[in-house]
Amino acid sequence: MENRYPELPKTYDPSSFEDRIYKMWLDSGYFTPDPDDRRPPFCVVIPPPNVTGQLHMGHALDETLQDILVRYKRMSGFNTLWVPGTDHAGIATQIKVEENLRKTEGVTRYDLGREEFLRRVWAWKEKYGSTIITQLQKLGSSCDFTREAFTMSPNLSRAVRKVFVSLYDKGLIYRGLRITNVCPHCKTVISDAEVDYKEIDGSFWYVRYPVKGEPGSFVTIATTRPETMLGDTAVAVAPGDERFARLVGKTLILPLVGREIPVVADENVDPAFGTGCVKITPAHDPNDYETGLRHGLENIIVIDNDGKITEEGGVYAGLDRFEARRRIVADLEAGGYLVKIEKMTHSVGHCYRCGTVLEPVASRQWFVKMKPLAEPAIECVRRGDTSFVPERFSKNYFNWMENIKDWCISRQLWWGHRIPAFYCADCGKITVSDRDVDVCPNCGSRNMSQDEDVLDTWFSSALWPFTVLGWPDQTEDLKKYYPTSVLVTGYDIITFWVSKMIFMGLEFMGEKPFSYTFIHGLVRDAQGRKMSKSLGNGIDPLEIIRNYGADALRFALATGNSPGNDMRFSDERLEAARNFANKLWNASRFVLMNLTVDRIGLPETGELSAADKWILDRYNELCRTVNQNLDKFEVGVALAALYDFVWDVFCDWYIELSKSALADRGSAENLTTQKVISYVLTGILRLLHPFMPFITEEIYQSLPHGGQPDSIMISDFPVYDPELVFPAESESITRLTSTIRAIRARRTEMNVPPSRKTRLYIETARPGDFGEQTFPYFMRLASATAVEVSTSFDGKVSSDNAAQIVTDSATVYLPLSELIDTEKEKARLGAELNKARAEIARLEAKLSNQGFVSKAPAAVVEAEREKLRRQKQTEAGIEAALSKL
RNA sequence: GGGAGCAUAGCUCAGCUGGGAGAGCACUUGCCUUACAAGCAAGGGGUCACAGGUUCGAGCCCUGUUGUUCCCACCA
Repeated sequence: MENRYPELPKTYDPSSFEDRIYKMWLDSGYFTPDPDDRRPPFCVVIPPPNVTGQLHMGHALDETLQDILVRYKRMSGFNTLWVPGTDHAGIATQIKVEENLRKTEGVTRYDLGREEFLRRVWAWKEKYGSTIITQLQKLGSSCDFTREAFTMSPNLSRAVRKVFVSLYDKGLIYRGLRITNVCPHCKTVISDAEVDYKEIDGSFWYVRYPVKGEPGSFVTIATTRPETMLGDTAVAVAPGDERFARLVGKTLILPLVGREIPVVADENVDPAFGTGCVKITPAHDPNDYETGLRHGLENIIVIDNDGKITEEGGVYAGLDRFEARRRIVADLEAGGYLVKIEKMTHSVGHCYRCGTVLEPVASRQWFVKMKPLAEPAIECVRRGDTSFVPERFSKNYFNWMENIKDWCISRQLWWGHRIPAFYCADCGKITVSDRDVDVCPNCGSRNMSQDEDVLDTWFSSALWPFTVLGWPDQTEDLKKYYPTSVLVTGYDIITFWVSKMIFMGLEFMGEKPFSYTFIHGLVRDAQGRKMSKSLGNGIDPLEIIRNYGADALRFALATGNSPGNDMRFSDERLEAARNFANKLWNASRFVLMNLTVDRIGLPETGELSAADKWILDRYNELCRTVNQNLDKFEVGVALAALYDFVWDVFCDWYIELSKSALADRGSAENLTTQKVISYVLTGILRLLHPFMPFITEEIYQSLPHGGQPDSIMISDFPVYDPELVFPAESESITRLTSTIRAIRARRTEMNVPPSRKTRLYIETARPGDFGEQTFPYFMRLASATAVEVSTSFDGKVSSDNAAQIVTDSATVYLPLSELIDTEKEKARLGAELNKARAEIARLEAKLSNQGFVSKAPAAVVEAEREKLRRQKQTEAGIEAALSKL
């Protein structure tokens, strides 16, 4: 019979089929589930990338892990939904558009005005918002794009307003005057979570403040930010500090400014730190703000949101804060106020987006009161209702949530959800409403204006798991898919996002947003550095896909990487991944070249050879391992098991063992082998499909799959089958392969080239393991011309012209008379004997240890006994071989 | 100051609930054995950071030490 299947192209070329396969999937509609489908739900919502962002390695890892889980569950019979979408990314997007406007039109957002500027941002979003989505598709992500969400879509905006109003009505959102961190570059306040503290070099300036009415008398303060002295309204000392007790209550003259400020005693001062005297700037330091409240001090704001000195700063008004610092230090020195300058390092808050040094400023902002929301969220994780994988990240979460401070949610931006608070210019009443308010409900005035600020981007993404499913409407999706199954994200985002989704989900859905949070690490460069734009060491996933294929990229990201740990990404990893894909490709080519059957299915058990049973047994074990590990989110372990099986078991052994039967066209063995090899290959493809979707689909399409789904992505994921357990044949083949290995090793040791073939004489107590059907294996894999098997070759094979190879199941004679050096042979066998005896001694010692025999599990003891039996057989074999020399 | 991770072959890292250490790359040697040289075969290379402890048995559990990375808090 002729082979009826077209050969695959000789070389694995992912670029030739990946786009075609992806289009086929999209057209099929298999990414889009039906909520009415009664099978159990499995739902994942994507951590939304920035709408105008570019796919980077972090995304690639995140999406790969999600897609592996999603494809696995889809094949395992779940009603599976993966919701994609994007985040409006307030600051990032606004800055990007502003920069573009400055470059192309030379205008600022203020020149355009709020309405026009927002029109431009929307236009920008329309233009670039789809690139990240197409990039996701290049990776093979099996998201349901018909459900694509956006944090500023009408529905999500409606949800945001509803949530804001609800929290406000419950007293969980309030407006208040607080010190918050302002980013002078982004020109907005940011939340404490967005402050990135970095150790930087700085100075301590020691400055004298003269005591009023006491010429020559002064206190010395130390400061790291001398420009803030413009806003000083007191100097504080520790309450019981005798050095300064007489000064408390006196008045100082603030240098350069001339303002009279009091000396106060405050418990917040550490008398041992600095000079023991602290300048108090309530408007620009959180501690000073508290001190100011205790002593009724005035807040004088001297630095604005641009980082410039305000009118309050007198002659310094309008200067940049750092320029003002230089001028003030110079003026202090000129005026004789500067005592000394000390170099030091201290940690300073930076903007996590742009890296600018932040400025603490007192201002009126909106906050979420966190304590009442955090408590149920902590409890939810504590009782295991939702859990982190790996578990240790819950400590991170608890640490954050238990010490949480109120969340500043207002931002001085235009791009985002505008705060639904309306101010009456006549009576001053604030009205918070999910609908626009034109008439003051308090006084009837029509003189209303909406708060200028927008909400923190994380406010809307905190609602993501239920809003993307349709909330506030009670949609079918929401009923079917909430709570979602697992959230996949990096550890760097637990505090920003995961914690917020948990308390918002509990508050508004009355239930956790997801059962598991699967945490992964960062993708670093080959030197272990973070990938960043400024370092220029970022690797572009799209370029990798072009050069190596999406499957190789996914493999490289998923393998050798354990949950929560960072990974280094390198070309070596990619090449290994690509080589594996190539191996799979060629193994599949081999199977196809030999295939005449028109459907995949196992033959009757009675027709199976020992090798068939062995591979099926091993394959069955593999199915168990892969399922178990995927269920534990051990993606890397599951993939490593697949790699080993495909390469070392299937390709290196089963394909080689099958060659003789496959060469014998028309025989019964041929047909059986075809069925088994194609069955196992198809199983491998399915098991691999979640990891490497493209290549597995492409090969699946070339294999016969009559009666099976037309796409591998909806075929059944293989599971452990209790019928496919063949321990006796497995052990038999293991003895066979180790004998073949021993023969090869011996030949290499004796420098016998593969072209030099010999007869083999196998002396064994287990002739069943070396039956006639195994002879072709030895001829093909151990350079044999012919094989004879006997329980004893006494007198027939002369030991001075044959090398003797002793294993625990056989002694093999290799007639190579001219290569035999009796002395060398004795030495080698002697060394092997010593090794065997040492092992026997070790095992006997262990087995005679009463503690071990009585306390270790029976199976472990029995395994050790079996090892001892095998070693003793080997010892006897070597002794017999030596006696013949 | 509080918390966490990591330390295993030359390099990068696996090692599941404790039962005599593995992979990829690199290295050595030999092979064009018609699926694959992006390959095949055979090898070399490790007091699993250090010191104690628990256990019949420790890379794995406990305590401490050293080095390293990160998170949080504070720093006038």
